[in-house]
Amino acid sequence: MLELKTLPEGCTGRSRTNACYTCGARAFSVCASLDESELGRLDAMADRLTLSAGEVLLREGDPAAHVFNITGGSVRVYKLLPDGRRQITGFLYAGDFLGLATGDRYAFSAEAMEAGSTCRFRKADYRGLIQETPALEAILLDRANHELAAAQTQMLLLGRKTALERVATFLSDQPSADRMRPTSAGAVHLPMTRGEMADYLGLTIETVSRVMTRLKTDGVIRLISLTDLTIERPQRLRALAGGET
Amino acid sequence: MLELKTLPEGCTGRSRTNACYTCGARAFSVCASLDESELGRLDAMADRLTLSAGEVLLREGDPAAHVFNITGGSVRVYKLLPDGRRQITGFLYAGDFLGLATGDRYAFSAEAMEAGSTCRFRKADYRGLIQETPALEAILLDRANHELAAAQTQMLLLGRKTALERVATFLSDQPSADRMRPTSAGAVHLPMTRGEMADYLGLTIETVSRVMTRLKTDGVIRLISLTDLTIERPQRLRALAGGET
DNA sequence: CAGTCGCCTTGATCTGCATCAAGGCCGTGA
DNA sequence: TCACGGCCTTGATGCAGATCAAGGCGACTG
Repeated sequence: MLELKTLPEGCTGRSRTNACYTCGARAFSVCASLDESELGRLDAMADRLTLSAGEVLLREGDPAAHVFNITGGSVRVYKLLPDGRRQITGFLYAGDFLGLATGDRYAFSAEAMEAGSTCRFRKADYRGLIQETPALEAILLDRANHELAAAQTQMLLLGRKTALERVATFLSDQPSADRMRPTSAGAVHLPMTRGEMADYLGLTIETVSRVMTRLKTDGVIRLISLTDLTIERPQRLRALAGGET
Repeated sequence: MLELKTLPEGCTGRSRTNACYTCGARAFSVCASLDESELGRLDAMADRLTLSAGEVLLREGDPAAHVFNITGGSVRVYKLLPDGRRQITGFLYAGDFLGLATGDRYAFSAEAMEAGSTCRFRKADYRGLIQETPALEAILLDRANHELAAAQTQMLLLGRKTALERVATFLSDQPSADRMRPTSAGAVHLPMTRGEMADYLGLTIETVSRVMTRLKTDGVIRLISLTDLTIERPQRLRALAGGET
């Protein structure tokens, strides 16, 4: 049954590669909760897109026709004011889900920050799958609730924290790259620019830069490059972040 | 079949009044999506609590044992920093649902702002009902997604709007009391104090007060009392709110 | 009905961060 | 290799909103 090589090539209709089965993001994504047949159905309705840096996935105000599963790279989600002020509401990575939190029209925009990939689904198709797949619905509810908790934490940051606390919180929250790598303890990668950090933290580029410099001067972090650093004093950083009660 | 008065009184076990059927909040709440038997089951597992002003429903960090349906009055939901800084993440009213957005422990606190009432459910019971009631799960997912969209809008406000824009946005977003009441056009009721407005908008009491005064001076609003006002120039207020793109 | 308390308003001053401005670093392409 | 452009850092200055301070206004209470 593994003689896939012998399957007829060039069949008519949409060519499908069962990409879900080899998808690197599957384990972290909502797809992990699907059984064989559900995954097959999902596979059949997915449009696999590659993303280049800066590419738009969806724009606030557009008809909400699709939902997305990020399978690679990173994505910024944001809202704009008419004069151009921008609030980034989140950064998404492989495994993250995007687009269901809306009515007829998207309530936010989303763009790739770097080269990556995504699975796109027609919203109607996806809704159909959800309705017939309680496991999927349950996991989406769970994710939505987690996102909600994260949003509340971010509101606390935006409404009540100082610039230093905001940046320290942000750095503390970054997933450290030191998974089973004692040699690179505290290593953190920042795929976003200072401007994106600023728009996520409700600050300006200059303030973010100044705070980073201060953290560096104080020996709390060490900058390897603009996008990579190590956290030298994690406990001090946590303290500066002004944890919650 | 309407001879309810003849049913035997004083039956043993937990006395149930089928309160769900007469619940004023039912139409606006998740309960509206339940059929007869599901509603009966919900009714059987509800603890009906009355709330006095300031009473605590749940506290951040406590084991997340219950979920709540607000059936009357109003509730503030907030997070605290160790030094007492407070960010109110939302105000809840009759029909609103509370408590599922958490893991083992509540990620926020909730207190009644005025006298009211709530239906409390053991979380385990509620999860059971959800699992067997796709319609309930669907509506909870829908609500979570709407809350998420609202949270993103609030992040934009907290991260990027000026004090004037914040207050104008807040006033514009209040449900006006003028439902089919041409005489009271633009009437708005604010059940919260200035301090609660401030903690919701990421400002201080003084700034909220000054902005309100300015809006009054400019003829945009008219203050009836501390808790009631009319919006004299709704369009101007919307403009000051700095709508989204 | 005087006293007190909680909440709100208003004024004066302060300050954290934004804004304005200048220059450095680095990758890209001619 | 040099010029350009994007991004970042650093310094000088300005200002929106916080903080500090002083009453005012109702709503309870004795």
